Amino acid sequence: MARRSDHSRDEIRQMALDAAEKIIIQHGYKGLSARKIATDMGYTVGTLYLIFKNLDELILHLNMHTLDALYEQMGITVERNPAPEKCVQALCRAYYDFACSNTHRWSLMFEHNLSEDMGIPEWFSAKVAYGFTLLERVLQPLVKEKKPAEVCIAARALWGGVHGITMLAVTDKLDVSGVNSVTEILDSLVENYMQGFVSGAG
Amino acid sequence: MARRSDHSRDEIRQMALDAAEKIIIQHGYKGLSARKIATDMGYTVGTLYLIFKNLDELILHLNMHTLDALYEQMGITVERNPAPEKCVQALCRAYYDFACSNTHRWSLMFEHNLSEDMGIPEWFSAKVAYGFTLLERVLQPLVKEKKPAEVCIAARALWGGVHGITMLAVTDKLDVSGVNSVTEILDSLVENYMQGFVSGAG
DNA sequence: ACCTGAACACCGTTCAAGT
DNA sequence: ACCTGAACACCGTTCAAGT
Repeated sequence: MARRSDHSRDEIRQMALDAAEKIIIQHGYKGLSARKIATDMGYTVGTLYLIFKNLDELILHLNMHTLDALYEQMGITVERNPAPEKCVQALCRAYYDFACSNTHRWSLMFEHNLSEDMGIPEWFSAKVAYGFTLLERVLQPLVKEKKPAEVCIAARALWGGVHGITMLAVTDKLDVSGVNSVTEILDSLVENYMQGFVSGAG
Repeated sequence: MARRSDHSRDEIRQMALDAAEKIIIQHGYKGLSARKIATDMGYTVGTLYLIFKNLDELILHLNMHTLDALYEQMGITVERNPAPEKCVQALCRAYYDFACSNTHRWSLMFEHNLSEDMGIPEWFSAKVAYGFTLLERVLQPLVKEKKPAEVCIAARALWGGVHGITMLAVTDKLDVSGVNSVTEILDSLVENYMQGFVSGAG
């Protein structure tokens, strides 16, 4: 049993996040509980509430960490694909791949609908917005004549689309009973959208 | 307090589903519990487990009812839009509108990730598949030269896309901080995808 | 000051016991 | 046969009390 002053506040905080992440990866959202996190850390439940306002706040931080991991993958994908046309498709596939390889962590970002009273904090929204920015930077060179506002819409349309297909695929609701693989569907969305977008009237 | 034989098994079943739906509409997934459903019906918790295997099964039936309501709206949309081009867009908007007007019921279909041991039952998958069929029937006349397999992929790409944008919008993760309305983003997806799809090589 | 552990108000699910 | 209600094993969250 951990004694007082064994760990600093920051250490406890990190231990909690690490324990929670471990549980999520292994057992998913439903397997997570404050008591399990505490046990895993070697502390009591009460201690968690000295560090975090509630479980929602802890999960929010977990999700931010997941977003960082996702963005890192996306960053690598951008570097590896200097040609913008290929890069858009690669980014979309990277998103799907990330969701498949990190299902529980990725799912947590969407399963966790924070309680109505506590809206999404600004710093989290900012992190989400950064993802769109990443895509916008790849899209803009492809349609130099278009205004940033149009690219902004395109990034959201495309990203939302990829997200939806990924979500349905991961939760087994895409009805891919035939020969179609999810990748085929993803590529169809990206290719056809991009064709329409690039050739479309400004 | 309800006494034995006051209601038939089917009546109790319907009372449970009605009570649950009422709670969901008012308070969402987090506000739902077996005890609340039972209280609302005027029965004891135990009674619920004479009718349903568990809460997951009850929710599955609720979701089927929601799907029916959604398909009814989609059916009306198809009837009102005989021109296929317009119809695709109208259907996608109808999906978004349904999600906005029935947020809690619609959310339940995706918040509720049934426990791993109990996979999605066949009769539910069949209902989901029907939604894709509806869209396929509208898409096919637009690309008469294309094979059904391609239309099948297109339906999933488009529908998944619309679903993703809707989901992100409803849960406030689309970052529509600028002037862009969600409808603009939806239309961008549909228009550009369809342009690419219709003009694309078979 | 730091942490505990018991308490409160909830859960889903089961099942012996009542009518 | 139908339904109850108490029990079991869990929750998130709080806070007086200990060291």
